[in-house]
Amino acid sequence: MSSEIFGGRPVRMSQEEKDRSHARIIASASRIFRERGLEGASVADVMKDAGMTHGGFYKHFESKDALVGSALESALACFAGQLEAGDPSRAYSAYRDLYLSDGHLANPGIGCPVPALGSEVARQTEDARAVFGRGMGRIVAAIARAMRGSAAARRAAAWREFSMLVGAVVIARAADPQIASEVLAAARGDKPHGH
Amino acid sequence: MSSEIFGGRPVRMSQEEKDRSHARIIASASRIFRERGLEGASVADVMKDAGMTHGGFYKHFESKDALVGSALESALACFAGQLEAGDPSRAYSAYRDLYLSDGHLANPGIGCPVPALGSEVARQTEDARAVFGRGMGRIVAAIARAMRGSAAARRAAAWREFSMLVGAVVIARAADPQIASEVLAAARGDKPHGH
DNA sequence: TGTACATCAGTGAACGCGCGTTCACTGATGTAC
DNA sequence: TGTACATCAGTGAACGCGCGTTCACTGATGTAC
Repeated sequence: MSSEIFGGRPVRMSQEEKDRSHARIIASASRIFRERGLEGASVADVMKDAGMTHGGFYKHFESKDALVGSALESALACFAGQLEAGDPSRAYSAYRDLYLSDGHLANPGIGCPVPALGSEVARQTEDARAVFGRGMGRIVAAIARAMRGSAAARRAAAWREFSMLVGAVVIARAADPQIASEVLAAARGDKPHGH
Repeated sequence: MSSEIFGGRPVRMSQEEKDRSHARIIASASRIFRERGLEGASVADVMKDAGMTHGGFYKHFESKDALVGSALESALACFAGQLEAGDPSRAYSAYRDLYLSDGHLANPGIGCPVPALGSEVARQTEDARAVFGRGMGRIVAAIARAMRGSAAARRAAAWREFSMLVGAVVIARAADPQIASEVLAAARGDKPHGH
């Protein structure tokens, strides 16, 4: 990376470059945590993916826990953003199709962090759960715009929809391929034995 | 434990006692894995909980992975068993009420292994996922008995129901208490602002 | 604009720690006669 | 039924390894004058 310009020697980077490094660390963490789990991905793994060595990590974050918080926030914000743009009904329909697709199943690193990390976040600090809760709240608020009825009824329906999406992907990923395709088809509402 | 009878010295146990030890190890693992996660609970933690030291573990299991498989199978079988007994409709109704209760939320160690460990099982071996898939298949078959329509429609409806239950608990546990109670109430179908 | 110097982003070696796993050992169990 | 002995369940110390974190160091950046 940039240090190679100086022959691999340690060198002070500009503030602008530090900001880019910071963003790269979060982007790498966000993906790698979703792929390998919060405990399955080490600080060194993340830093290597971001093109650096692990030693510099603590110039950017106080601890691994702090990185987890930032990575969760970033991943959830990205997912909520997709839903908030454009026509509510269309946005939710597209979101749902993508959510229940084979592609989402096979690529947790760029998928929704809730099925990928939910079980582990339950055991994280209160701070991490608050961040996760806020992110899920944004997603549900966006889904609610596509539901019908009173504000409260729309929100409740959105929680039920989102719960089903999350559960279906958790189940599909934790099972063999046959069950995976069965639960996704059921969640999609495909006609049984479609022919 | 039993070794204290002999002053804490290592001693050969009878076959019957070994079988009891084996069952105790699985029972401890089944609970502790659900509480702390598959990576968050060590072999030593499990053996200590079962009243032994970690060294004897490999007389019972080939590896930690093998223990994970047995513990997942045991926990799922216990949950499926509850659903298979008695009147299908009544059994599912009771299961659902318990599943979406505050008690289930607060006690993952004796709760359903799918929300507790689903995200992590997705990253386990194919064998572990096959075991998990079979267990979930049993649960869904039992739920399907309480649904209406053709066999295929009942099974699809059961997958959707189970997905919503799993997702609601994953979301509730990974968030702050306020969102937790909101998603559980929505999944239960409580009337909004009930008064 | 030019100079002198404090700052600090990133490197790479090192730290203590807990992990999964192995092993020599103990002595009651279970078996062969 | 009694005796001699191989088996093996469980102990506790030890193994190599990867983890999160710390630290001395480097030299361009950014600032004070």
